[in-house]
Amino acid sequence: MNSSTVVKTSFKQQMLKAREVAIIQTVNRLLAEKGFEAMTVDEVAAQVGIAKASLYKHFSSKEDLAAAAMVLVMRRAQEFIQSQPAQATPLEKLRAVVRWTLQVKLAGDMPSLPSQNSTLRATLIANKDYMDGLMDVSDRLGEWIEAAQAEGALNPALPAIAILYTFFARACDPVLEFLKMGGLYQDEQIVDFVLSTCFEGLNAR
Amino acid sequence: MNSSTVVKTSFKQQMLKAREVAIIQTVNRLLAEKGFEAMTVDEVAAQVGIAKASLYKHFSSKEDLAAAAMVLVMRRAQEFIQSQPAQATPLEKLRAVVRWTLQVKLAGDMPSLPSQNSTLRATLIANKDYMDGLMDVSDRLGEWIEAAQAEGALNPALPAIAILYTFFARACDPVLEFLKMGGLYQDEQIVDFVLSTCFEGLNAR
DNA sequence: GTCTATATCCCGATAGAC
DNA sequence: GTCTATCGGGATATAGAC
Repeated sequence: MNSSTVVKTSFKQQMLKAREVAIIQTVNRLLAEKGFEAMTVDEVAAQVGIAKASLYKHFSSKEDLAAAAMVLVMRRAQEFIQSQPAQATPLEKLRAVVRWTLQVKLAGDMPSLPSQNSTLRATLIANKDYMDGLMDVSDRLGEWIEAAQAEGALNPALPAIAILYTFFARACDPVLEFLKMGGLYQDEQIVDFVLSTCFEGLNAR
Repeated sequence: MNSSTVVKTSFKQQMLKAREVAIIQTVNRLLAEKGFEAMTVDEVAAQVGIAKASLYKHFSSKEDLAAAAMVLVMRRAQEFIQSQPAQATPLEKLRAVVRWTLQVKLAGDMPSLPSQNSTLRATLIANKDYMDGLMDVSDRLGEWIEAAQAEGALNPALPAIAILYTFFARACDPVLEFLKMGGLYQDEQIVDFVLSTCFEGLNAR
């Protein structure tokens, strides 16, 4: 194999990789916009600009397609979590992560899972990359939650798992889109409102 | 028309009405369990115990079927709201309504709408009974919210509409099913946790 | 009004030429 | 690997007998 062949192959692979990235981005946006069930493979192919059959050369099923998008978003969450400054308090880090989640959702880049048991669930649970990411995120947030509770920053009367789930639920909070549809508030205001209701609650202080 | 005919007709109508109630209850449960898209008309017919074609004599489409269930749940919400004692404070009434919502959802009787713009949305918006109920619920809760803010019970820095949406969102809060799946807590505890995070927030006080 | 049987359509997935 | 054309399954909705 000469050098020319190597370069050619690498270039080809780069093109393929770029196309896959484009596919995943499209899937990500469509998942965020209409959910897994309502998204059609024809739609994905049309928006990417390739034939449907070509999609199936990259991903073997609609579930795999969605799983790839979920893996990407999970990896992004991991990266954001790891980028938190060490000197920040656990509560500050948790607030930053929730804020990031709300911003991604409001920007239309947070894929939404099917409400309940669907074929996608099984695919995701069987996906090592996704599950590893989910475990890692849960572990890191779980540590911060317990630390924040120990130092009296988060309510110690709540189980840590309930707090963790409450954070996860912000990734599919319909309040964001409701407020955005109303058109009365800027995105940053909306994020601040939801962040406030999440941590400070609705009661006056 | 003699009296016998009248009785017979009335009885027939009662039977039909009873069957429609059975249909709506089945639809309600299925909507809560798997959502509008995943629910099939064949499934509804099978669980009610009649042929699919018979369903279409009562309701002209799958959307109408779901809308009937939504109208019923909205009317139940109206009734619960109206049953609140006059001497209770606005905050107490709001807490009671949110608690009721969480309990209905946890019991598997809260139909869940499609995440976003679907054919069901248009049907619901065109449905006078549903929209009237929604407006009435919004108006009554809105008054209580503003009263609670005025007397310093709810955070006055939040727009009343954001608080209202936050209440509505509890009807599809995934935290409830997450915690229920874990099996560690009783239903009443789960409701208390979510109620606490909703009003008191996650921060320590 | 209720049934069985069927029309019609949509969507995920594949065949096969290039 | 990409395309056009198509299969096969499943879902909504309807026809027509009783």
